[in-house]
Amino acid sequence: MTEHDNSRRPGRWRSGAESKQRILQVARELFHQHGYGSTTVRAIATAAEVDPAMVFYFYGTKQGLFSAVTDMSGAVPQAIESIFAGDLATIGERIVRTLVENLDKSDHMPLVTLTRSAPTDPRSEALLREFIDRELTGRLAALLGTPDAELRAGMVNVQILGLAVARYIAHIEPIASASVDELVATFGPLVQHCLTGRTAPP
Amino acid sequence: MTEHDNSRRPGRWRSGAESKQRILQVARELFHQHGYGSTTVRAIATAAEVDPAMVFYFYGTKQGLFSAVTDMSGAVPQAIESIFAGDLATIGERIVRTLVENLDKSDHMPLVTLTRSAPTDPRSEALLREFIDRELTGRLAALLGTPDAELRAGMVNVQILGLAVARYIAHIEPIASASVDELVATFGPLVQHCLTGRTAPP
DNA sequence: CCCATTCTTCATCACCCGATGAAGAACACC
DNA sequence: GGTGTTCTTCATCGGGTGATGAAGAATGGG
Repeated sequence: MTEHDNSRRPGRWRSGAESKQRILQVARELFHQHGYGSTTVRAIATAAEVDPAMVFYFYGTKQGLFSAVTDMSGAVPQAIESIFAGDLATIGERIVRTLVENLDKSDHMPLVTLTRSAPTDPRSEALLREFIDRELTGRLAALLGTPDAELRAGMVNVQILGLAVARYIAHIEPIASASVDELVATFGPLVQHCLTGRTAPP
Repeated sequence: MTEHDNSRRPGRWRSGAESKQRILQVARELFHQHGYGSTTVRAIATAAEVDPAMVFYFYGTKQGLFSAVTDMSGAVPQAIESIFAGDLATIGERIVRTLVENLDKSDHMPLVTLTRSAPTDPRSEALLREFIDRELTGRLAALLGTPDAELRAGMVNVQILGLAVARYIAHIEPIASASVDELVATFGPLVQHCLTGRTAPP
């Protein structure tokens, strides 16, 4: 038997799309865990059992890979859509439940990845801000229609960001270990109050 | 006139304590703006008009300098003390006012620096969590004394983190541009409600 | 069967990082 | 006025970074 190591020799050995997909998957996890700046292309390549050069072959630059990871054209809008579909009187619970459920199940949600990268990466900060403005503040304000709608939407954003940071980044107890239902029961009414409750006069 | 450049020659030319202080000041601003990982010792040295080696001469390591920057033995406990000094019925407003006023005035508060570094630096994450647990959750829970005190304190932490991230890191409108009084009027009652309002039964 | 395309590896580039060590200049003290 | 301590500069080390280019191997179409 001629002992030639097929696995460590140049040339085709996988479908290409498979490698590209594997890189994307690993990149999602690592960017999610450590943020943009603290994740190296080499670490992604190693974890994906791939040569670092392949990352650039498929995605051009590190930023290109990050853009692919944080692309929100997938299932994200669908989840958001379901929030605005139901009754306004129970939208608070729906916001909290949708947020926490989506962020809990898949450990590579673009929103958390962006939130983790935003503090040190201006590009991520801009992306995060634009996403929140467009998909949350804008739609919530339009839904309410009242003059103080923008402020109310801002209050909800504070709840969402605080919840995400406390649970997924800083791991503050008892928020980090609470169940989805507990969080919904606790923060659902609070968010609801921000949107439809009475607030202080100007 | 013998043209010898005094400013670029080795040897004493400042008091030492002055240089050490200047480095600390610049480090505060840069760590605050970019977080631990994205701030380089060289950048600090350049901004402080000092040789990079001096940073290590005075502070040993980059981490040592960061520890000096995020040291909370200064005026921070005093501000926190004033929160717990007053009436329980108005503690919500006091929390928000103290938080925002302190974070607004000096652009190098350790709390924001830690919050910005936490997502990518495990050490900062631990420090932030310990600070919140010790100075906020613990004291708030002790103040309330009720069985659900921990959860209520956790809700306040979410408000604080959300407010800090929305206003100082992600710059979400209209939170980022709101005045101190507006924020107090908006979030004071909300925080108050988290602590002393009625919540959902278990 | 040949050849162009696609995937893969390797070597390497230029740059930046944190950190160290030596040596020189100004100061404080005696 | 010598002497030792303190502050400062410079050169450099080892290592990691993103990115590039060339060349080799499998594949598929003619």
